[in-house]
Amino acid sequence: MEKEDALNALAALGQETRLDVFRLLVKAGKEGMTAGAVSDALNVRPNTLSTHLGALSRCALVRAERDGRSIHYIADLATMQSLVTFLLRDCCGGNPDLCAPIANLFTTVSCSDTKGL
Amino acid sequence: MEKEDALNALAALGQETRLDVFRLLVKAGKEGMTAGAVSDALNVRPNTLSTHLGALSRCALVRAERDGRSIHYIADLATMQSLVTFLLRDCCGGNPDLCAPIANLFTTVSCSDTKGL
DNA sequence: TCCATAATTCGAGAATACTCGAAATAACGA
DNA sequence: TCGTTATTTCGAGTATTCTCGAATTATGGA
Repeated sequence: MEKEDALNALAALGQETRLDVFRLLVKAGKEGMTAGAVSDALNVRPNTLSTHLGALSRCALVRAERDGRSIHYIADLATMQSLVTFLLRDCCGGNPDLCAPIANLFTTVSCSDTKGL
Repeated sequence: MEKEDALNALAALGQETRLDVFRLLVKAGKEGMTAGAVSDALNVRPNTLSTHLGALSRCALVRAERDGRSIHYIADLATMQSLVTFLLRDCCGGNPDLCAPIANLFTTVSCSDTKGL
């Protein structure tokens, strides 16, 4: 992940409604939730939520899948993991090899093997 | 870490200058850098930088240590790690035990054992 | 004490972001 | 085709954030 992508992702998550949306979708798992369901759950107006979902989509923290009239939004933990790796890059005295593999465990060992995200 | 703390930290890092500052301090290691050195390195005016350093300090991503006339700023990776843990909480279908211990490895195993952060 | 250096605080202007109501688009079923 | 539901786009108003010059505080040395 490049700096600009990380910056966009961090800015996206640094806003209360969007952080709530992302965490809700993380909990919802691979099925995700429709925009309407998120709107109801968080009590955010549909048009406002749509703006936020657009922001999360643009930086790939979330992806959209249309299903009939509804659109399911699903958290993309691979992006989350890239972000984490980026943030901890050079955290061990400029030797990223020490931290990066551990960051990979988030998805490769734990999450994807248990619930498939 | 609580949601509000995570939100503040994410908002702090979601701004280019502050992200640059934080990453620079991560690379600088436990010695940190003086405000002036950061100002020179990133080409940001001292008063503007001071505002950003204040923002990073307020959410504990950075801590300050005065040394004579200078003030050293040091990245606090423990906060970073708490943030990561918070973001990935419930990423394994509501079973945080699967992910949280792995998040802990960032500091307990890798970083603190090698350079003491 | 007086001066120089290091950093912060203050106040204001410009730019950006958030939210909303209204209108538009997309998909389904009768 | 028409109506209904789900979601997005548009435009504007309000609020927040960023940056800056100027002034202020803090420290150390002559």
